[in-house]
Amino acid sequence: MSQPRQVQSPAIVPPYLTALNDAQRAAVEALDGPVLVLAGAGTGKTRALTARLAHLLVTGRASPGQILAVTFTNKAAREMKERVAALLNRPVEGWWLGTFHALAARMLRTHAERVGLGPGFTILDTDDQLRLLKQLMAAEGIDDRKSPARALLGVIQRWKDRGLAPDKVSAAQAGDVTGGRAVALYAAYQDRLRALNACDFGDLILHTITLFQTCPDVLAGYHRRFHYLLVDEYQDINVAQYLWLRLLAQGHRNICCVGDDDQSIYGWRGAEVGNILRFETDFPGARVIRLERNYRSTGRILAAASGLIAHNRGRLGKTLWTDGEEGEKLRLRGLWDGEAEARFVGEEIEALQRRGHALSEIAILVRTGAQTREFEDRFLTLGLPYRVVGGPRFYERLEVRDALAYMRLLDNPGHDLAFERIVNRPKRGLGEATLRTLHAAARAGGLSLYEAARRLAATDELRPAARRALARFIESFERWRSLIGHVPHPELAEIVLEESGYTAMWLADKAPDAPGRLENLRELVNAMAEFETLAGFLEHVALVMELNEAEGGDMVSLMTLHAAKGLEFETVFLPGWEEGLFPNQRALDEYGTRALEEERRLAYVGLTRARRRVILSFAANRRLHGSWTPAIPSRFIDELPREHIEVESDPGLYGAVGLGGGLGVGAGGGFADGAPGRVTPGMARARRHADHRGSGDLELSAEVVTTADPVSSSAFVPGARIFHQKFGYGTVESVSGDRLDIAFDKAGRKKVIASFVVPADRAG
DNA sequence: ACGGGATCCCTTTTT
DNA sequence: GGGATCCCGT
Repeated sequence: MSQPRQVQSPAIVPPYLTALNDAQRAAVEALDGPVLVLAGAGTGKTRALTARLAHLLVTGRASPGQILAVTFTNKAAREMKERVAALLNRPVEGWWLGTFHALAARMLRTHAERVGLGPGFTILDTDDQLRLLKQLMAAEGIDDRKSPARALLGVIQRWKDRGLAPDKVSAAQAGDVTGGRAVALYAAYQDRLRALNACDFGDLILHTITLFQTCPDVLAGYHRRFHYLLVDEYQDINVAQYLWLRLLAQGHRNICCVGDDDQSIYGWRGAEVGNILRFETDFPGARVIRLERNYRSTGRILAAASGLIAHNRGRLGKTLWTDGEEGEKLRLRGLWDGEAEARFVGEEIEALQRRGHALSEIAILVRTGAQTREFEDRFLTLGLPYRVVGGPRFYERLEVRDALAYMRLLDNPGHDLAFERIVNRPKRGLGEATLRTLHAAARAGGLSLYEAARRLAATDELRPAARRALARFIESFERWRSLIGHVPHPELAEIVLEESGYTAMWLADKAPDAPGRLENLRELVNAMAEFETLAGFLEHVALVMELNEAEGGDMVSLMTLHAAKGLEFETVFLPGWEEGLFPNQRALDEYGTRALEEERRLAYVGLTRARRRVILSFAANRRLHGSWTPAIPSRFIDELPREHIEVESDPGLYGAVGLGGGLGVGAGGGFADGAPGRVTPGMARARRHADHRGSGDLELSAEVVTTADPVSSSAFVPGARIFHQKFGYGTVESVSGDRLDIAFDKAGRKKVIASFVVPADRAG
């Protein structure tokens, strides 16, 4: 290092550097110019990142106020804050550390009027956005069934992710959402947002970009301010965020981005892996540092994960290694259906528990949120403590949103969306008809709904009953508003919930979840106490959609693969490795090969969460949307290097599942359509593997191998009558490898693996 | 205005 | 299987 301002004498290595390996240390000390740190899973990324921040401060290279550090989640921001404070033995004040959205909102609040917003603009949540879009669509006479507002919101968000204003989008890009009217609706939506002095999350970034582009003085101010930029999870950045960053980085060009292209799993919500792949082109002279030494997992787990991810193209490439132990083989288990799978996982966990393993070191990672249910059912009957991570968040609960709407309307009478939400909740006899009148009056007079209501309550335009109810409603709000500043806002919230009848509504509700909802309302009021003002609390809620939930006890964790990123566990269960479910068919339909690679990265993320133990499983039958579907083992199973996998068959009737459906003759091996680049272990190897198994399994396995061979699959020919455990009798329509297309007498037409059916005359 | 039965559609999710 | 929404009868 050649910096004259360096404080440390070269002989004394500061403590935060001593625990680092060479690559980590390089990532910490490469302070100038653009730096890309490619940090593989479990390579000590956060450690390097926090040390880098500490280094900037300790060496005096930057004061806290000159550092801008961006994360994706509030949790990551919080952790970074805490860990740097721990390294320095003191909290750091005055730096800009937060999520993209929080930082952008902060900038936008100070310069709102420069982009045509009022300073007190509101930030809409998803509910508000949907309600707004539904209104706009209804005005256009669009049937919500055929084109749901959700779909339109998705399309609009993707446009915003790419930094596209309505005038930059062509109608063709919308596909057939809302029958080609998506662009017009996008424009109308933006107009409405402006009229409401509101922003959605995408706007926070977009408006800030506009601010930078149209007000060079503002941008120059930030350039002067920020000497060092740091970005975490760079692989998850979308185009808008990239533009935002690049504008800010133009100042000092000291930008350090940390990420892992192999863990990019948010393409479906606009993240562009391309950003990380292009880094060296975008920032000429960039230094690339690879963190490849893994401190987390056993050799076998790493080898399995590396073997799998090697099937992806378009990677920057890293070779993870460890000098830790090789560890146990990963286990693979095939089961009859989802229920059996849940039972299996439950038993395995109980066995681990008996051997003294902590439940908090065990996780079950699933592809879709709905999959957690089967495990929850099982764990409830077993009395096994579990927690679902990332379920419905606190601020997304119905009763919390209602209560927040009361607070928002109190804080801001112009918040029409909040008004609509609660005007008739609890029921006040103010239904659709009244609301229509209010809307008409508001539009005619250029008023907010609240103001229109206030005036209408004083006229004879409404039915007496509605008029009286409305007058009471307004009167209450006026009274509550007069209390602002005189009564502490948590207390005010209690008064509002009480006097509005909202609490009484849930008290009277006999539904089993009503007490829990009341509990949530109390929690909400408690949370308010931590903020100085009502407005401050509401801003926090808009940007930080979470409430620190109590950690609580020794429990198994249940979550989606997405939610698991960044976490690690001693033991990881990966159930549901079936074609259609994982890789997810809808993802493949929508995004093709790109999605397949992303699904594979998701599998990679799952595997690399484990320190010592991975147990994969798949079911032959899966209940999807209420009806049974036969399933074929995931192609990802075939892509795992078999020398690290222990294939277990399920004892009993379905013994062949693990072998026949798994390695060797799964989605890849058994089919004639082997995709290029895919590893398809040959039949001979599958048979050799089968020979190691018990005699009962051997017989079944041999039969599977036979049926999987297209040449000798004569056991089932079109027209043959067969029997299937789940679907009953049927007739074979066509045969393709070990996959049969069968018309079942009762269950309809389905594709089934040959090993799951027997000739009808052998049934029973 | 409101509640109950029928019908439709289902990823992943942070901010 | 389940939630959200719609339609219709009261």
